[in-house]
This record gives sequence, C-alpha cells and structure tokens, in this order.
Amino acid sequence: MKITLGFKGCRSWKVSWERATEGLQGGSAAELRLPLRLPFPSRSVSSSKWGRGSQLSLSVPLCISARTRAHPDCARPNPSSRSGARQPALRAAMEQTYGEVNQLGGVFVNGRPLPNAIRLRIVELAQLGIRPCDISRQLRVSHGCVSKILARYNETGSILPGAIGGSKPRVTTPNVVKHIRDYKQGDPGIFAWEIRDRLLADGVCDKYNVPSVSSISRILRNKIGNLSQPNPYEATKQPPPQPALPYNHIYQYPYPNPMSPTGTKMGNHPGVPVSAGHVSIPRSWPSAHSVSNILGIRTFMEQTGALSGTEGSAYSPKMEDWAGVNRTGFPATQAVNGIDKAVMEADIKYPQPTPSLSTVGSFLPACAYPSSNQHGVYGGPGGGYLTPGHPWPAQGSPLAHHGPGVAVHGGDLAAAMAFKHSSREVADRKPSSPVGKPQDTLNSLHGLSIPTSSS
DNA sequence: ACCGTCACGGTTGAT
DNA sequence: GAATCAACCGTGACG
Repeated sequence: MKITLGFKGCRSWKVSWERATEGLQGGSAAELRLPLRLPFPSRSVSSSKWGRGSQLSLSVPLCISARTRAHPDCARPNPSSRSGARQPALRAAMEQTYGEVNQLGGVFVNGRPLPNAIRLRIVELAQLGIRPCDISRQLRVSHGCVSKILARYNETGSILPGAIGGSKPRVTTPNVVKHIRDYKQGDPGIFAWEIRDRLLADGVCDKYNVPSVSSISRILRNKIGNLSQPNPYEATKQPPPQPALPYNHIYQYPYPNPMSPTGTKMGNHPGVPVSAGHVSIPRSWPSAHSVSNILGIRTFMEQTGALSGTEGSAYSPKMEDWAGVNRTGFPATQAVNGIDKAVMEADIKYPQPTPSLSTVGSFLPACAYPSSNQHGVYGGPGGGYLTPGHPWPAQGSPLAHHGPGVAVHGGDLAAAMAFKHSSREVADRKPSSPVGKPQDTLNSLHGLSIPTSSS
C-alpha cells in the first residue's frame, strides 16, 4: 500500500489511495495505521470532510489519524480505552507514548485538559484581539475548546480546568445536622428554608455547601424526626471536620509541580471564592479583559507581595492563586520567575524539555513526544503545538516562548498578527486592540514580558 | 467563515 | 482492589 499525504494548498490534503484495501484494519471503518512521525501534522479525516477535488474516494469512514491506535506498534492495545484499572506504571508509560491528534494537527489527550500553557496562550491571544478561529488554528486546538476556555475565562476569570473526578462531598455533615437539630429544637416550627438561611447566617455553611431546602427537609424527617434520639454521629464520634474545601476546587494536575508540590488538588474552582491564604482577587478587577489587565500581573504580584517573597514563599504554591491571577493578568515572566516559566509550564503533566523548549510553535506528532510525563503526550515540547511544518503562516511562532524572563518580542507579535491577518485579511477588525501597537509599546507599557506558556 | 452548543468517548477520583 | 458514579475533559459536528 502506498499512501501519499501532503498539503494541497494550506488546509487541504491530497491523498493518493493506490491500494485502498490494504492497510485497512478490520471492521467497517477503514482505518489507516500510520507511523506517528509524520513530516506533517496528521489529522483525523472523515470522508465527509473531503472536498470534491479530493482524490480520496471511500465508502467507509476513513480515519487517518495519529490516534493512539495508530502507533507504529499496532499490536499494542489502544490506550485510549478506559485505563483506570491499568497498572499506573503501565498506564503512565503508555500515556507517555500515545496521544491523539486532532484535525488541526494538534495533540491532545482525550479526557484530559489541555496544558495550562496552552490554555494560557489561548486567553493571551484572545486578549490580543486574535479571533477564536485564528487561535484555534494557530494553537491547533479545536474551536469548540477555544470557545469553551474563553467562555470559562470570561465567566470565572480562570483558565484552569475544572475539578475532574471525585465525588461530591456530602453537605449534610454531622456538624450541619447538629446545627439543624439545634435550630429545630430551638424553634420546632422553623421552616427548612429558614434553617437554610440560618446555616448561612451563622456561618455553618456557605452558599456553596449549604444543603438544599429539600435536603434539610429530609434531614428533619429522617434524622431529626425524633429529637429524642441521639445523633448517631455524636453518639459514636466527634463530628468530622467540615471539608476544608468546597467541592469545586480547582482541578490540579497531580504531577510534580513547584506550584503544587504535593501534587494534590488544590484551590477552588474558578469562580468559587477562595479562602484565606489565597491571593484573592475581586472579580471586578480592573478591566478584566484588557491586555493590560492580563499583563498587569506584575503590579498585582508586587501588591500582593508575591514577588517579594515576603509571604514566606515567593509564590503561593496554591493553584488557586494561579487561578486568581488569571483574571488579573498573567504573571510576567519576572513575576513568575519564582516559579518561573519552567514551572508554569512544567505546569502540569506536560513537562517540557528544557533546552530547546519548543514553543507553542513546535508541534510534534503524538508519538514524537517524549514521554516524560504521566499523562502523556503533551510531554514534550510543551508548548509545542505547531509543527515545524506548520501549514499556517505563523511559522514564526508568534507566541513562541523564549524562555524564562524573556519577553515576547515585537516580532513575535508581529508574527502573530501576520498570522491573524494572513488567515483572513481583515484589517483592523479590532482597531483598539493593543495588538496593533508596537511591541515595545506593549512591553514598555506594562513593563513586563508576556509570559509564555512554553519556551 | 465564524462561533456557540452539544453529543460523544474518554479520564479522574471519591465512594 | 474492583466497580460505580458523577464530575470533568477536548473533539468534532451541527446549525
């Protein structure tokens, strides 16, 4: 079988299907199995995607992808299948090796959030006035995802993914039940909604973990129906402490990260008020969506002392701090240097090789990624979301990361804009966008460098 | 062409 | 330790 894949123009593909029957792997769905080290971004292609001029003619869905099952070692099982029961080491090893490639050629891990670096980049670009569709293409992230991340950011101010997994903790903790009983004892005619209000007023619960009226009613009915009966909790043990965090804490990548050394979940869910110790940032932060806001992190960091390290640590290890920072602006490189880009980018499970840290502009096919991380695929060159052979004009990696402390150069922005404009020649769609300003202006304006999600 | 939305298949972590 | 469940994820398709 000989299959020729290549670019035909910028976005279309040419496939020469010489021997269609060979290489198809069972089932009704024709599936090509290709080595992942393609000289170009592979992509999933469905038959419906092909234009009239396509040389590909198949009556069955064609999947040319670098998905996990397309690993050169085709004998290996598809790691994208549920792996929860897998040995962690094996799973990690497999995840290191596999990833999936979307239609844009971007690498992703099904079921797992994009690296924070990419999420950050998405917001950064959006702040620069680059349209979501361009961001999508540039970072090779589906537009749905871009839309989702931006929507979340606009809504919560956080770029971070939500908490994945776990079960919602009970809100009707023994302590709450005890208070409800107390209220009921104090006023047998009290309504459930009144109890709810009192729980809030007394600080027993906050609005995020206060039981619903129906829950309270159920408690009244089932647990406190007979007030003479001892509380089973109290009869046997002391009430366990209230959960330290509301359920919706931010999902934290469980791999080593200086910002979260424990590798545990930390922080609050975006939008959820954070507790003490958190660099709490009012949602009404100045111009939450302005570039200066985004870039204003230095000021913020200075204000909060994060830079000075006067808080005992140069930077709170809590991810929620990060989340809080999000809206304010992304930490300037200097500001983040305490943790530094290396840290930010080590971000999560997407460790990135230090030296030639590629940038967001150096995408590598799934299998080309070194697999130094547990959750794979992004493992590599972190930010490398664009291939060297990237079909888009942004070869210069407009948002390329230049390593810690290095500002994004004007050229980068120019390249970004070049990309923006080349992808669609829309002049000054957003005249007010800072993008139009010379980079030095931008830099001098904020006195900091634009953090990069990878370098 | 762009963008919001949603089904889908997947992962995760508490129970 | 496995199963279950409910949260989340990004992709891809649709309108």
